[in-house]
Amino acid sequence: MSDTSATEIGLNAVIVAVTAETPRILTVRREAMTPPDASAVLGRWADSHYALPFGPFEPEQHRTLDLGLRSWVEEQTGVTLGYVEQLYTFADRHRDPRELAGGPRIVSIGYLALVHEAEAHGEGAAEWRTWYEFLPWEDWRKGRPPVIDAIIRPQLLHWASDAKNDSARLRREERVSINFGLDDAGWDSERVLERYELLYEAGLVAETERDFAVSRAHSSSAAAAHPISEQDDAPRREALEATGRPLELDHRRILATALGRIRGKLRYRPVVFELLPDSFTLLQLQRVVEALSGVVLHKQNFRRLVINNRLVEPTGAYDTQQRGRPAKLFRFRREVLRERPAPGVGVPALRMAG
Amino acid sequence: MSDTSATEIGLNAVIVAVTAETPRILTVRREAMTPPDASAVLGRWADSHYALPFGPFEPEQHRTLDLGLRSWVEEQTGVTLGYVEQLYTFADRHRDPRELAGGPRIVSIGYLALVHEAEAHGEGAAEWRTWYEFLPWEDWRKGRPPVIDAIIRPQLLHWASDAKNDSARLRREERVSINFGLDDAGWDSERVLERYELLYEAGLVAETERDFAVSRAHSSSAAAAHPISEQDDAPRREALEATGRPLELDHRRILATALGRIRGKLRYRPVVFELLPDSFTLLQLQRVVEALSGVVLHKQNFRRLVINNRLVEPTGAYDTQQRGRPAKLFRFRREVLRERPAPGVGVPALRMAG
DNA sequence: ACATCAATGCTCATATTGAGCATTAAATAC
DNA sequence: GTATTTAATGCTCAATATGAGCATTGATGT
Repeated sequence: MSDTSATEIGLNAVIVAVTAETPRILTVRREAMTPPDASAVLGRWADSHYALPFGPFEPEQHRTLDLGLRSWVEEQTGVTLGYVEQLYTFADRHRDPRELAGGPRIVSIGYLALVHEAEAHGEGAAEWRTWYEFLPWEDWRKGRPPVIDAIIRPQLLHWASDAKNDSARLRREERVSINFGLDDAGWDSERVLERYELLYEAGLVAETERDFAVSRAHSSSAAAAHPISEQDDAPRREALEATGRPLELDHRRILATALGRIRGKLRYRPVVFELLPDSFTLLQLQRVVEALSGVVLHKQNFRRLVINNRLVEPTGAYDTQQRGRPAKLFRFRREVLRERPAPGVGVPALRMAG
Repeated sequence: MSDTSATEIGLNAVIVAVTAETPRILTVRREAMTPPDASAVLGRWADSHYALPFGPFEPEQHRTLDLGLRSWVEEQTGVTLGYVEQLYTFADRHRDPRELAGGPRIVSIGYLALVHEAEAHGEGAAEWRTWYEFLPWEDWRKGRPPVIDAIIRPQLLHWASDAKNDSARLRREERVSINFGLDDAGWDSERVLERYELLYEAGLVAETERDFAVSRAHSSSAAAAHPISEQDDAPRREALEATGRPLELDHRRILATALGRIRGKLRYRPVVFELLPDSFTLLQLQRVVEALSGVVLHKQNFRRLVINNRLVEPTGAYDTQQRGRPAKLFRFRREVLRERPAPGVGVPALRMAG
């Protein structure tokens, strides 16, 4: 192989827990990696410097990427990871402003980790924050999020109409329609990454502004390639406030990848149970699935599904803490893994009629 | 971030085409990376030095990983990639013998690429080879592959019984049962990677022998961690001959990842069409799906599925080349992407009763 | 004309899914 | 204590989707 310039491997973890029907991720606060001249444009988010927990991969010390990740997550946040899954490797140029400033190219590998509700405690600089604070258009549990019709839809259509020619406009319109389900199409809860990337390209999330400002500060050629319309109009500024809290670097993109992945995986692998205590009621189980998938499910049908598929079995005990009739407690039946090819708690595709 | 020792990023591509109902991948021949002392134990495969096309990621020249990949694949093999998808990033210590010999740690990112049948031509050192030559137990189109009952099943059970204590034995038996469907469980066509890794751990593929021999040659501590039983018995040697052709380094693992991924994706995204010409008959379409998923499908039901889901539309023309009644030619209806959340050609879970 | 090979059309039983009604068992309000 | 509220749980019914197979059609080859 030819000699290449220095690259470093960074590991980022999306560490998820669900408490009180709210999916949360572990974040850390970082001293601004965003230069001040870039911060200025961010308005409401100017002083928001949250990031995913991250650390370098140290080849000398760790036999595998997984082990490296577990090791520094435990050191940095005090959380011991159970279920861990690799998400994606990102290496786009300019994902990190320090690279523009002459640093090495950093390749970062994103991971998803699920921890039990009980372990959901912060420590040191780590802080649990609501997942949907970063991706507000993804939570449909209370119906179609208003931000979509009030802000995202009109702004995206405006962006589409702004394309340089007809074919580009059609492509943009198709992407908007596929991902935000604006005509007869349904809402595909798994296309989280595609939606975030669309908003990024259209300049409707704070990261677009920030990265553009960074590029400009270094007067690199990337400034010329700035994809969004130049007009710094009021509606766009309003959009930046409404499309959720940004994260440093490309961490919100990694977060979107993680949400999409976990939603897809729910269907065919019993991963929810990684987030629940050993024994739980069916409603607790349902709430966790709903929290992650972002939609509400029909209670009776949900019970029928998990029981008929023999994903759970009663422990014999009852939960008497809650309001109504005491709920039977269940535990996960690990044996299903052996019995059926692809057990999962199928979240049905949400149709528009709903 | 702390200073870490040198790492290099390598990109590996599983480039797939389907011709004559056979899925094929592009391979290259490499001068032996396996030291001669390791080759000696490989019997039938001693002189087999195939590898996936691979190249370094050059941060100076390429803006993204994708672009880097496309660039050297085109240079090296003359194939221009269309659909490309990142698979997984591997960085286990000792995946590369050159590292043991004092070279840098190499992190490799696996990619899956699908190309049209028509472009399936070799060039230079590149060569198209049948996918199932490397993973023979994965092709169930002619029924349960004999190698499973003749070799894999007994050898895996023997390996399980060899565990150091009862709980380890149970865990091994469970894994065997889940992945090779030995009791009432079905065959989950997507667990390709898990099956390969099981065979690797049990010492039933040539790579286990080779990697062990390599470790031994460097008398590293890894030799002590050799997972398989020491007995170099005739049945094991026979197994090594029967469990398919090895690839250099961990490329067969990457290949297994790719097959599992493509099988999973078939269900919910219309990726098959990337492998077909613009216009095709429904039988051609079915054959490609069968070739990839490794199972045979019910013809009438398959047609009903693709037509009812409006994945295809007739071109108006007919294929008169074949034997029987001329088949209507169809094309992919790109609009489905916009209309329905997760269109795919669902391969039903194969039940054991069959 | 007839046999053969596929393509295509159609039916039927079974399973899965989406929606809702009804009943039961506890806690809380009066 | 009795009524009201909150959930859990049991069941039904219609609409689809899936798995298997029978029947017919339209070419080619003898």
